[in-house]
Amino acid sequence: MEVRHLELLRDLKERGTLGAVAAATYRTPSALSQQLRTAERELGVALVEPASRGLRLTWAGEILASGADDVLAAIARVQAAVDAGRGQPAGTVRIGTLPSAGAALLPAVLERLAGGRITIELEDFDLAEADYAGRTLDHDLVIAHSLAADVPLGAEGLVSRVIAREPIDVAVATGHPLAARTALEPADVAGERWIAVPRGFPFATILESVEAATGATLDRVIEIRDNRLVESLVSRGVGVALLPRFSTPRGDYRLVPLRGVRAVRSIVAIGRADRVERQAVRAVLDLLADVGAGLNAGG
Amino acid sequence: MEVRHLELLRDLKERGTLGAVAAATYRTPSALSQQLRTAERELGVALVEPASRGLRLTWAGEILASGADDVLAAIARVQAAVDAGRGQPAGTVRIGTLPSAGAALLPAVLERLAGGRITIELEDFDLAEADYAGRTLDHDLVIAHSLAADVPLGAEGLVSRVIAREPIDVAVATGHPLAARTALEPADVAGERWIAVPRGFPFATILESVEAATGATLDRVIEIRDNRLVESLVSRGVGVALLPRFSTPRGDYRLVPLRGVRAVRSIVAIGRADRVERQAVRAVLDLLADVGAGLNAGG
DNA sequence: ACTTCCATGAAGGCATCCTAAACTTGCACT
DNA sequence: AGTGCAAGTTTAGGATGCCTTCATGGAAGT
Repeated sequence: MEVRHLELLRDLKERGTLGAVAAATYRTPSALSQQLRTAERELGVALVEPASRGLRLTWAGEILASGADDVLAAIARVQAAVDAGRGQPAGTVRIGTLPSAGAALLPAVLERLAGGRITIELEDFDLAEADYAGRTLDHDLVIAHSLAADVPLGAEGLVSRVIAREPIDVAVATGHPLAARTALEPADVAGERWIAVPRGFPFATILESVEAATGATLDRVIEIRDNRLVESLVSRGVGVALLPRFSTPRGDYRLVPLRGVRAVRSIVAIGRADRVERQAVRAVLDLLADVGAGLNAGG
Repeated sequence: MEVRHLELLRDLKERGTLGAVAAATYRTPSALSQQLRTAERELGVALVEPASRGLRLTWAGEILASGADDVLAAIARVQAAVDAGRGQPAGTVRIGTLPSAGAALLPAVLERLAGGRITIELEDFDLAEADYAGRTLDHDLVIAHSLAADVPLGAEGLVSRVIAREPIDVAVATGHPLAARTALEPADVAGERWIAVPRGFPFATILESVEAATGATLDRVIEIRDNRLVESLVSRGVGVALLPRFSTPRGDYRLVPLRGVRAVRSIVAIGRADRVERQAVRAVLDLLADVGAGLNAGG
């Protein structure tokens, strides 16, 4: 029963194919195939079985895969204890983030990290809510968001921490009649022309709530994802749109709070238990939470 | 941070010297010395330091040593889950036991194990109470006893389970005036000639309790350890002695209960957490507890 | 039928873990 | 002080085992 094998099974379960695991761990599929054989020989049980083009875990494989988390977390705790005894946390923390939240949070984080021995490796990606969880395989921390709850879809088994709750406002061009309002109800905006996001993407559920609350079908003049593009279209008066309050820069538009429907997203940092045990990762997570609390308090 | 290194540090802490660990794991001290270096290089911390003739763990070494238990237990749980999924527990269970309790318990255990796929490897040793804990390094289960409590001295960090509580009776030769009594008080036996055990060995504390209760100093005509020898001396009328009720065979003497002082020992099975996770070990432990309960109930 | 994707198998390179033997250090005993 | 012993370390060399390369065989999709 070797940790290497537990890790392999876990990765295989998560990534699906030997090739994917091989790429992620900088080895060849052949190596992993041989490791699987070795593990099966040592345990005397089949761990995988062929399934269509790839592999499927057997019941024993599932047991190892799920047990791996406990074992790796225990090892990580020991490592963390050693790091703690040695003084300041150090090392590289790999962060993956959705762009808008990253823009709002990371400058302050990097600033406060300056001078320390922690370095940050950053990647950003714009995904559907449920896809952020998978990125924790490649990053120590992933800054995701959740529209309906405080844990993003698919992140149930992971460590998660709410960094901030960010209101989603209605962006209207400066000259627009609604721009002077201090708050809007669904009925106020049901007749507007909307710059929307595709179904399944962030904020789409809020638009659907507006439709549910008013009974109307919104006039979606265009569906795009990139917030920068949305901002410029709103500025030109093409329509109104939903934009997150903290991570939208000033421009020729105003952000007006939307009341009467749940119009808020949770910015959540998620990560694998074993990764989060690392002192450096934990320190960054604490910092994120602190900066996030500042957003909620200060605006 | 490799499990092999954690295990090495744990063993080193327990056994004290590299040589002892090497002997126990069928390797040479040289191999272990090299492993220690490798671990120190990988962690960037000193794990051991020379101390008089041997080694002492540094703070970092202590952290690894104590963290090892968690990690190994987590691994053992995974193994146990696989075993459980595979059906009947199997394998070899190594038991160490104090002779008297072994004689009382193990025949029934072996009988009920017959036909199964568990084999027992048995060793017996007669030790002071505090020395049994150390034997869990070499055996999966150790049957020890505790005179004052339900956990033997030194077994605090181990898994322990009380198998039986065995009264310690006064053995008197058949023709002796006290042989007809159904119970004895300290005052009844304070004036007898005693076949005693050396100080620090089993039952010595009971004799001291008798002295404390009566104020007398017992007449210790001889001090020996082996119960078989004690039995034969009692039979010849050399004196009276303390003997455990369940594990003393019939002979030319009677066992008379002693009242007024705590005259009972707990038969306790102890073992390391990671070892006890094994299905087969757990099965044997359950069996021991069951047989032990039968002793207490039936006599 | 062809291509693509995925897993597997054999052969060989290379790291690493271990043993053996000689050396060093510290303690105890005379 | 000298000897002996116990424990750890060092070096060299051998065996094991992990991984890569290259080649093979199925299973889907086009």
